[in-house]
Amino acid sequence: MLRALSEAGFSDTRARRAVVQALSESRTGATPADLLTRGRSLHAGLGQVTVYRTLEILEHLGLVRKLHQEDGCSSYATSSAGHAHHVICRTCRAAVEFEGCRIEEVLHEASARTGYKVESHFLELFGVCPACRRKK
Amino acid sequence: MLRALSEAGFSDTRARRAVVQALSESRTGATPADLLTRGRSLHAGLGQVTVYRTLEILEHLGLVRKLHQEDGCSSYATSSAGHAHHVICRTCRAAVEFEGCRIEEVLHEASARTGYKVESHFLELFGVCPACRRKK
DNA sequence: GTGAAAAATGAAAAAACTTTTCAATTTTCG
DNA sequence: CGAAAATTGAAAAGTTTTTTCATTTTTCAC
Ligand SMILES: [Mn+2]
Ligand SMILES: [Mn+2]
Ligand SMILES: [Zn+2]
Ligand SMILES: [Zn+2]
Repeated sequence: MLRALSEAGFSDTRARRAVVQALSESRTGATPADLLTRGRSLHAGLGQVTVYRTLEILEHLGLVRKLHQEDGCSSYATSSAGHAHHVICRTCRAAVEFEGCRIEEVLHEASARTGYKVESHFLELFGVCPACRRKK
Repeated sequence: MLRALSEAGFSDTRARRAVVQALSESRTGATPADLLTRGRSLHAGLGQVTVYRTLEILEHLGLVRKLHQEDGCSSYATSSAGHAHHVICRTCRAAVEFEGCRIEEVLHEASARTGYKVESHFLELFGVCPACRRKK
């Protein structure tokens, strides 16, 4: 993630490293407020604004994706792959990516039914992760 | 929508009728602020709080669904069907519902790849609506 | 390495959005 | 028609995000 940032021409700064690392360590996705807290343990002077700015950059680079959950749409999870989606555990919130989305038929059907030319989609799955299932 | 509201035991009030009608008239989904403006043309005294409260009720009843778009997650569109998703035009923002989502294979594959037990999903498609395509 | 230019930072203020409170009004129903 | 219950909306409070701008940090050419 740091590498991609500098390859995209952004400076390598302490603040950004803190945000990036805080993000990487989160299994569940993290809000800007979460990232400020976690990030400050790595760089005490970190400011909330920089968290927002770093997220914006990472999102544009496709390194991070916003999660849209029942209780809010302000958390972000890392996104290594190109086209992929997240599956989110309803119990522990663990968010993992999965690739290989074979959703073409659904898109075609939607297109046929509505007349829209479908160009992109947003898909998020919710369920229970393996660890949480074991605990039951 | 009004019928469903009263069947669910809610009073039939001028404020709610204004919000409901404003919502029904919106092709693109509407934010609470939009609904206040539009709603006030039907009931001048309408308050913003009532818009929020009405949306909350309608959402719980499944009559309205939140849209999650690039520029924000605060607009709502009516939702007649049970399980359905919206397709949103990137040009004019028209949001239409489509039913008949055959997405089971994708869910199974995601489940196999991640080990999650998938219980629900959120899907939104983006593209160009028929009217906008004609204009090109 | 040095130093100037460019980029980035963060505190504070402003803006935007949402929720809570509560007295007053409206609706329901016997 | 009342009385009780539900609803309303202004205002205040709370929350989140964006803007500003003086200062600091990073980069890069020498
Ligand atoms: Mn959202
Ligand atoms: Mn579906
Ligand atoms: Zn879990
Ligand atoms: Zn359109």
